[in-house]
This record gives sequence, C-alpha cells and structure tokens, in this order.
Amino acid sequence: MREKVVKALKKAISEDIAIEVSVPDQGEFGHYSTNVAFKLARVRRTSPIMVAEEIVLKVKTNKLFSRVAVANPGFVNVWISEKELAKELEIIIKEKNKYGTKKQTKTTKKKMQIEFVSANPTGPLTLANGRGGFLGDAIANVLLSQGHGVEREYYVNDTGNQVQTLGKSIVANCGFIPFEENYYKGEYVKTWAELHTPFVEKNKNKFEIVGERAAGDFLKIIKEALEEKAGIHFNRYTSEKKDIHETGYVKKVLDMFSKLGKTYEADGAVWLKTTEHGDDKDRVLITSEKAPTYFLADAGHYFETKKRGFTGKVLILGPDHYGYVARIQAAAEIIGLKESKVIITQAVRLVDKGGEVKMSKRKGQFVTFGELMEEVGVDAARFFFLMISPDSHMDFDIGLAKERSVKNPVFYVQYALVRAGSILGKTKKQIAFNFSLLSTKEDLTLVRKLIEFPDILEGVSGDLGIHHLTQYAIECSKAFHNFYEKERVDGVDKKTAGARRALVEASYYVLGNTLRILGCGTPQKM
RNA sequence: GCCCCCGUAGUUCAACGGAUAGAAUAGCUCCCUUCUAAGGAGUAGAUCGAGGUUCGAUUCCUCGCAGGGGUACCA
Repeated sequence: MREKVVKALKKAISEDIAIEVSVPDQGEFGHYSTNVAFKLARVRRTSPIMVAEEIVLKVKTNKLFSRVAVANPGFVNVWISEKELAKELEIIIKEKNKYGTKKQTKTTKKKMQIEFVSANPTGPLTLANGRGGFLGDAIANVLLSQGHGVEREYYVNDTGNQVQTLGKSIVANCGFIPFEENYYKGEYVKTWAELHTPFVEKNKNKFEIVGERAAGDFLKIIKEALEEKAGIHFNRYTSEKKDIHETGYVKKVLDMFSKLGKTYEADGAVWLKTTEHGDDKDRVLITSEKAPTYFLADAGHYFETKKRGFTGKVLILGPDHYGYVARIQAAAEIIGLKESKVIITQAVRLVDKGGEVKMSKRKGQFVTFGELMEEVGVDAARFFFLMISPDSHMDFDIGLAKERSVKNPVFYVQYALVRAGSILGKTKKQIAFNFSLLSTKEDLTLVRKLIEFPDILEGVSGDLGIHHLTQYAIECSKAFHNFYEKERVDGVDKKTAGARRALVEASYYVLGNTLRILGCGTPQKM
C-alpha cells in the first residue's frame, strides 16, 4: 500500500525527490502521511503549507484516496478509500499465508549468506550466542519472504590455537600436565575429560587431536541445542579446516590480495592495506613466524562465499568482536562481495535478584542457552530476544524469566491468533462481504494494521531491524484484541457477521505470517 | 589514551529528523449470561546535563557525566 501512495504522490510533484511516507500513530493524521512539502519548500523557497496545498489539490481526485488534507505546519495526510481497503482485505484472504511475501526478478534477487552463532566448539552456547542465533534465523526468514536466496551458515573454527588450548585444558584436567591460567575451566571440560581419560592418556602429547575430538563432541551439543531446542536449522556447518584451509582458499585469497597490490611486507610479516578501506590500521595476514592469522582465514572464508556465487553476506557477531568489524569489511570490499553487513549484538547481562551474574566461558560460570530454553520455553525466549534492538545492551533477569514467561508478549500475540482461529472455527464463511459495514474505530484500526504488514516486511528486509517486526506483532495483536472485545461475529445479523468474519480471517493470516517469520509457534489452542 | 555501543515511566524495552514520546511489567479502580479474562476499559508515571544545527531534535554535531565492550604478528 505504501508503494501505491508514494506513486500517487509522485504524480503531483515535478521535482525528482525521494518521497517518504509514514504511518502516523494517530488516526486523525490519516492512513499515511508525508513530510515531502517541507523538503520541497526549501528547494522552491516558499512555505511548506503552500507546497502542501498544491500537492493536495493535485492528488485530491485520485481514486486511491478518500480524503487528503494539509496539517500544520505542512504535512500532507491521506486516507485510503474504502474501495481500496476492501480490495486489500480481499488480497489478504486470497493470499493467506503468502500475504506480504514477494517474488524478485533476476536483477533484484539477492543471494545472501547469513553467518551467525559460529560459536567456537569449546563449550556450550551462551545467552549471547542465543541472541545472535534467533536474530540470524529471523533475518533469514525475512529475506526468504522477500524472494531472496538465503544460506544459513555456521562457521566452525575447528582448527588453530583455540583447539590446542582446549586440548591442553583437557589433558591438564586428567592431570598429565599442569593447569595454566588461560585454560578452559568449565564443568563440561571436566566431565568430558573424565569420560575420555584413556583416550586422553594415549594422546597426552597430541593436544590438537584431543582438542579436535572434544570440539567435535561439543559441536554436537551445540547443534542439539540449536536444532532441537531452539528450532534453528543451518544449511551449512562450514569447517574452517576442511572447507577453507584444505581447499586452498587461504592461499587463493592471499594471491588475490597481492595481485591487487593490497599487501606488503614489514617486520617479517605480511600485511593487508585495510586502511585504504576504512580501517584505522593495517592488519597482519601472515605472522613473522610464517603462520596465517585468523583474519587471513576469515578473508579466505569471505572469498569462498563470493566464489560460491553469493551477492552478499550478513555476519552476526557478539560484542567481543567490535574491533574486528572494520577489517572484515575492508576485506569484503577488496574481495568484491558487494553487500556485506556486520551486525554486532550487544551483551546480554544476566541479572538475578538485582545482582549481576558474571558469565565467562573460560571461568565456566554461565547459564547456557539450552538451559534457558528449558526454563522459559523457546517461543518466549525467542520473542523476548527479538523484541530488542541488537544495539541495546539487555538485562535478562533469570529469576523473573520463568515467572514472566506466562506474561511474555509472545503469548499476547499467540492468544490473538488463537482467538481469531476460534472464531473462524465457529462461524461460516460468506461469499462476499460488504466493507462499509466495518465502520467502528476498532474495525478500522485493525484494517490499517493488517494492510501495513507488507510494508513492514519490506522495511525490515532492508534495514534488518527485526525488532520492528516484533513490535508490529504486538501492535497488530492489540488491534485485534480491541476489536474482539468490542465486536462480535457470532450472533449478529448475517451481513455484519460476514464483514467481520472477513476481517477476522485476514487477521488470522497476518498474525500467523508474522509469527512464522519471527520463528515462533502458531498454536491453535492455548 | 584511542575506537564502538548505550543512557527514555519504579523496572525491561520501542520511537526512517516529524505532529499528543509508545508498549510490557509493577501500582490503583472497574469489566466474565454471550466467539478462550493468557483479554478489555480507566488512572498514575519518563527523554542524564549544557550548548549548537533547523520550520521541527529522544534521534544529528560539540563538550561534560554515567555504564558496557574493544583496543595483539591471539582466536
């Protein structure tokens, strides 16, 4: 609908200017509102009111609108005609679960890789991993709904220092070497070591082998938590060792960098000129001891992604990777991966009874993601994490989590869906409905919310702000609950019932689609 | 020191530079003969401080103050 409005407004303006259209909170400001008169007034050097009045005059006759008005100090507010609203409602009912989705043409279709979680298999998943997990999963859903190609990727760092350290930690736990400060200390390490003592003894000098074996087992635990408990399914678990190192991508990307003249040697090391691409210092690719850095392997990974035909990539990282963004974006630019986005999710602070609970993988104190699922349930946890902008530092009160789970907003949304479904089950569909019978404030607010859905999805697919969709889910549910309280479908005259039932049916689809894209359940009963 | 994120109701979070700053919780007052009260109605409650940019600032800029995270030829 937004697109239609923009198109209609464009006809009234001779200048080539971007038209922004918003949906005001207050009904009195119209279904849609634009501030374009303010921008034009500056160009034309007149007052916004005059420009607005001129636009209104030109747009007034458009059949899309039932009313067009100027509001001080220069907004143009438009109301969509009843006929158009009815048409849109029919589209919802016709498209059902497809409403809001889009198809792309060959030129607009993207092929995106979403890399998320990618936690090192040195222990169970933390809450921060879970935050990124739900976010990546939902972003993938949104892009898919808009007709783009998507791969959900978990990149496994199954080689290098961390695996070594994990191996050492386990060997030390079995008492074959002394324990050092930087080793992993969690229960999980201890337990694994105890279960595999004979194996560890046999390989007590081969830390890498011990580490790889343990990492493999931890990855299984991680997969189970993600796939079974959280319902997050990856298309690919990419192995750093097998898919990047052993396939030669590390060397390939290095060759590419040097061919492009982006590398140089200094102090015995090989550097990449990331400063030419927005980083604040150049970065080492090969150390003076001739070892490839983690960054080089990551560049190899980006190169592999590009070679596999992706047009873009979204990388979701935890807050400990802040310093990494500039260099990885520099590498992406050099490699030529066109659309590269990095989203940093802020820390999740665990709070209990007002006090902060410190989480640390090394020290082994944390509430795991799997435990959280068991405590509050997947839907509640998922919705809670997705409600909040990734930029926000969030407090998760573990004591309140369980208690609040009953009152979590996800139930508010699901309850609206259940109520709608219940009405549909108890009333009969009528062939045609008369839209003009939907005339109360509750009716019209709900209609407005429903037809906004495609606009919201499109917006989120652009800025990846999933929390806008969650926010929308709540608003839409509120509109439905309000309608439900005020109006009945059963027990009113046939024509009114038909019209209201159509509205309920449309609500049912929109609420269901919203929940599905967020990745939450769509229960029939509660 | 430098870089990034954040500071909004008692609390947890929203608000493409827009109009009367929204929810949810917690508090108080009401509403179940009728499609699920996990709901609805009412009430009370907030932009860290000081400047600046402009028709208009929670949003952008500068300087403070407070919190979190980075800052390796580690991963």
